[in-house]
Amino acid sequence: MPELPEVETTANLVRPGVEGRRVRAVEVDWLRTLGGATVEEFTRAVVGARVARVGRRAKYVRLDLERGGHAAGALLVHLRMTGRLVVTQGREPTPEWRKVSLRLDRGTLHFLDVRKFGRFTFHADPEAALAHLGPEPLGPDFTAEGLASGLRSRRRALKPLLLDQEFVAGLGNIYVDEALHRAGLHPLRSSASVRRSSAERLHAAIQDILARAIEREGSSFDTFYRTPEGKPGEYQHLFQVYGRDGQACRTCGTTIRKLVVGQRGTHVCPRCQPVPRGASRAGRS
DNA sequence: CTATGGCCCTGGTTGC
DNA sequence: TGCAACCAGGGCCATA
Repeated sequence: MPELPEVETTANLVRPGVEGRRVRAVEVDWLRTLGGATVEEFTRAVVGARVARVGRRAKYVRLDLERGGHAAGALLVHLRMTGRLVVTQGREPTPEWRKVSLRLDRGTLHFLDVRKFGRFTFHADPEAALAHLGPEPLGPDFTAEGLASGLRSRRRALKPLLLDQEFVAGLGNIYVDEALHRAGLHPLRSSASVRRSSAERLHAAIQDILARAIEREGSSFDTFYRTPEGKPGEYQHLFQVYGRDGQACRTCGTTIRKLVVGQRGTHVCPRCQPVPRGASRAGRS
C-alpha cells in the first residue's frame, strides 16, 4: 500500500542519513527479503560499497552503489504492504520487525517489514531490472495524449489497467480510487471507451493527487505506514472515497460504496462515477 | 490480449 | 472475556 507518495517520502527522509555512506556490514533476518540471493551473495555485492545516491523509481527506493568512484549496481527496495526504511544512529536498539540492516560507516539503515512481502534486492544492472516499468506519472513521459492513446489501445477495465505498473508506474489501490473519483470515471469502465476529455481529466487528477499527497508525506491508512521519522502521513484526511464506504460523497452527498474489482477493495461514488453499461461485471458489493 | 484466482504473511478487527 | 475466523493487498504466477 505504500504507493508513489509514500515511497517518495521514504526516499527523501532517509537520504540525508544514507547518501555518501559506506556499507560496513549487513544483517539479514528473513532470507526471502533478498529476493532469491543468498546472504553470501548479497554481502559480497554490498559490503564495501558506497551509497552514491538515494532515489525513487515507481514504487522502488533505489540506492545506487559505487566502488572506487564507479557504478557498482543498485539496491532496489520495494515496501509492498508494510515495509519501512528507517535510519538509526549510535547504539539505538534494533527496531521491531527488522528484516535487513546495512551497517554504515555512520548509522544503520534498517528495512522493517511486518508481513514480509517487501523486498530488499541487489541488482548489478538496475536499468534492466526496471526496464518493464511504465512512465513516471509526475515525469515528462506521462502526458495526457499518451494516456488517452494508451487507454484507447487497450480493452481493460480502468482500475486494473491503472494498477498495472507497465502501463503507468507508481499508482496503487488508494490513489487509483481517488483519481478515478476525481475524474468521474467508474473503475470497471472499459479503457477503450474513455473519451479524450475524460482522459485529460484523469491525467490531471493523477498528477494533482500524487503531488498533493507527496506534500503531505503520504497517507497512513492503517497502523503500519509511518514516515521514516515515525510520523503518520497526512493525506488520508483528504480521501474522497478510499476507506469511506457508507459515508457521504463530499462532492454530491451520495453514499460511497465499496466493491471488489480484480480482488481489490474499490471505493466509488455511484453518482459521480456512473456504472458503465456493458462493463465486465467483476465488481460486487 | 484479458481475466481470474492462488500465494505469500501477520497484526488488527470482527463475530460468536 | 476468549478465541477462531477473517481481512488487508502488490506483485507474480498458473490457468482459462
